[in-house]
Parts: sequence; structure tokens; C-alpha cells
Amino acid sequence: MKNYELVLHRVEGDLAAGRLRIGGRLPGERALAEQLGISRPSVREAVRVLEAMGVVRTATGSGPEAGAVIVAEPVSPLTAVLRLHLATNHLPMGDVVQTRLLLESWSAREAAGRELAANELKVAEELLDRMDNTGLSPEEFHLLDAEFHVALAGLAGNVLIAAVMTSLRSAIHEYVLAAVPNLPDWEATAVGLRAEHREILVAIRGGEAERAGELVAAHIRGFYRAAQL
Amino acid sequence: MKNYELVLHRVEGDLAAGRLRIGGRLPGERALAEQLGISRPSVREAVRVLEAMGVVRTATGSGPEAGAVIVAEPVSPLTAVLRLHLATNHLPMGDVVQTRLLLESWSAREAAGRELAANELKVAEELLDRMDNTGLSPEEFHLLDAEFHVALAGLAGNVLIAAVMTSLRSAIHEYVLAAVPNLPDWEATAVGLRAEHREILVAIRGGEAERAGELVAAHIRGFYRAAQL
DNA sequence: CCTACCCTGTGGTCCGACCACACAGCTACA
DNA sequence: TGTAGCTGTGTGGTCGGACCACAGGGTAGG
Repeated sequence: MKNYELVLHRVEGDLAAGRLRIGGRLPGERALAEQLGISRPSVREAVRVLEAMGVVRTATGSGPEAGAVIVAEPVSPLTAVLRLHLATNHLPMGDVVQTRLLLESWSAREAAGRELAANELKVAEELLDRMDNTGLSPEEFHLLDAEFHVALAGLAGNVLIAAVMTSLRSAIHEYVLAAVPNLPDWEATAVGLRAEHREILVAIRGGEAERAGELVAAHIRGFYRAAQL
Repeated sequence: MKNYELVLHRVEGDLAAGRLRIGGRLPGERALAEQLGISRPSVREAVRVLEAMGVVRTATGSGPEAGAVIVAEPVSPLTAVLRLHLATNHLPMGDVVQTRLLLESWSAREAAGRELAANELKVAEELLDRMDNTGLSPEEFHLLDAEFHVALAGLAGNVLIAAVMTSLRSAIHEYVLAAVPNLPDWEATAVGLRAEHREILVAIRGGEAERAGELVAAHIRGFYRAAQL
């Protein structure tokens, strides 16, 4: 076993046993090295991996914010993995879109079937209000659009699916933007998207699960067809 | 920007531009350090991250297998991320099970709707044959079970969903095993699971998409209920 | 022609050092 | 006495250099 893996196993064990908790801190790199009988560079490689996995956040200096703080941030690593594997061209964009379709339509159905607090829907509504601004550039619009879709996924109450959705949107963001010029008429498309978003929200609020799911699926499929992706 | 991030961006750019391909190799750590004007330890930290992300595989020695070879292995990083975040207890097991339910029932429906080559189903059938061996321990049985479910997910033809499924199964493997003692009668449960597997495969082969999806969902829900997870 | 050796290049590991940073506590001044 | 500023200390960030183990390929010897 490589030395840096010692650190990974140690940390995973400490997490599982409750010796390390969110907000807690890893021992310093020098201390960890001494405890495990390895060198600081090996410890550093492990901390890098943990950072890439979204388990710790490192910062220099002193005080409670400094050092390697335990966090729970599954979104950034998922995004990074997706981005890198999209770059290798061994992860077809079609599969990503299909996954979006599945996760988002499920989320909409699930959200429609839940009792939602008023403020849960409020976030999504405010995003839609901001998207009504006709002065938005395609990039600004798309960022809000992504936030809206991610918010919908969050309404289903499944943190894993919400995290995957967030990562998917981040990973394909630039691909989608690059396809905007393919649209015959961006402004007309935006008008259509706005209306579809409102319909989706109405269906969710009304508890129409099947309709909400179908609207979301049609919404996504329609955009990708129009953008020829 | 931290120095090791220079390497990550460099590699991602080279992948996207086609300068790096699967099977290709990264420049040596010393060469990379010199090209980017940074030190070897910084390069090593980046290579570690890439390795953790499943983008490269490193090996010592010389020859075509040595060095940092570009691979496309999204499963191991996804598994690692899930494992670590399950360990933090900020990723509820219920959400993982729900995700399994969604992805697997979708895969079954999708697989039933596709034209499957004979050898695609053969792998799954052979797994079922091996599971008929009544001398299997719960652990051996469960490993074959996981392989069978992953094979089903693969039949849908979506590499992303198949990868996520594989990771989910790996990440929850030990949790499921730990729950086996909760079962009132392991042997009886195994008999039931075997029969359900056969039914699922029949439905897929027969193109009964809806039935295949429902059977899978019932199969998973039934097990988790019996194991009180 | 074949075998055994050595050379070379790879990652794996370590040491020791210095830097930048941020907070905490002390000190000197008003 | 209060406060502003300085300094100490511990953190991660980076570096250069060194040595090791490993695996393949070239070469010298049989």
C-alpha cells in the first residue's frame, strides 16, 4: 500500500467512527506525518486527494478557518470527474442528457408528490422572476436556468440526486452555451423556456406529478432538439 | 491559482484538444515540472488527484505500461466519493437506496425496449446460474447479486448511469452485508431473490418494459424492507 | 544465437528549508 | 486606561535535492 493511502484510510476510518466530524479539523500535516510514520509530502498528496473529493477544505494561516477543515461537499468532485471524463470523449454527451432527463423528470414527479413549504418554492419562483428580465445575455439566462433546474431537483429532497444534478449542469454548462448560436431565434426560445418553467412550477405546486414529470422531460428534450445537440 | 492546479488545467485542456488520448502517457513528472516552471512535488500532487479521479493510472518502471497512462475509469472515483461522503453521515442511506431504485428500474425499462444481442444477456444469465449454487455464503451471493444488477444497468447502454450504479453498489456493499443478520431466514430470502432475478430477465428479454421496471423496483424494495434498512 | 548483466528512465519517498498567510497576544504609545 | 501596531507562532504552499525500487532494453559475454 502506498503511503498516502494510509492517510486516506485513516481519515475514512475516523469519519466512520465519528472521531472526525463536519467542521472538525485534520491534524496538521506535520503531525499527521509523524503519527503515521511517513513524510509530509506523502501526507500532502493524501490531503490533496481529500480536497479533490470534497472532504476537506484547506486554508493557510491560523484560527478556526485555517488548516484542513472537514466539509461535506460532494458536488465539486462529481463535477470535476464529469468534466474530466467528458474531456476524454469516453463519456458521450447523449448519455449525460439522458441522465438529466431521467433525474429531472423524476425530481419533478417526486416534488409534486411532496408537501412543500412555501419558502421551498419561493427560491425557484424568484429565479423565474429574474429570468423575465429581457436584457439578459444567453449566458446569464442559462446560469439562472441551471439554478432553477437544480432547485427543482432539490425539491425532491434527495441530496444525492440533487448533487448529481448540480454536477451535471456545471459540467455541461459550456457545452450548452456553445450550442446557443445553433438556435434559430434566441429571443423566441427564451420566451418559450420561460413559459415552460412557469407551467412546470404550476404542475408541481398543484401536485400533478405525472404532468410535472412530462413537462420537464418535454422541456429538456425540446431545448436539445432546438439547439441540435 | 495553486501550482498543482496548473497541471490539472493543462491536462484537461490537452484532453479536450485531443493532444492527450486514452492510452497515451503524461510527460514524466520531472519534465512536466520543468515545462510548467513548478516543482516536482507540486506536479505529484496533481497527478495524485488525476489518479483519484480515474484519469490516469501510474506505475513504476519503464516500458509502455509504466508512467502515468491516460485511462477512462469513472467508476473508482465515484465510488470513493460516495464512500467518503457516506462516512460523513451527510449522505443518507435512504437517498442512496432511492437513487438505486430510480436508476435500476429505468435501466430495466430501457433494456427491455432495446434490441439486445444474445451475448449481452448471456453475461447476466451466467451470473444467475452461478447464484443457483446453494453453497454460497451471503457475501459471495451478494457479490454476484451486485454484478447482476450492474450488468442490468449496463444493458440500458448509458455509460454514465452504469458507472453510477456500479459505484453505488460498491459503496453500499458492506452496509448491505451488515444487514444480512437482520433477515429472518437467509436461505428463504436467497430463493426468493433468485426467482425474482429470473423473472426480471424474462421480462427484459420479452420486451416488457413496464413490467421489467416494476419487477426491479419491487425486488429492491422487498430486500431493503426485509433487511430493515 | 542466446543468456545474463547493467544502464536508464520511471514513479515512490524522504529530508530540510523557506515563504505567505492569518490570528493571538503583547507592547508601546496616546 | 485604551487602543493601535507589532511580533510570535502555527498553518499550508513551494521548492531543491537526494535516494530507492522497479521494469524494460541494450549490450557484452558465453
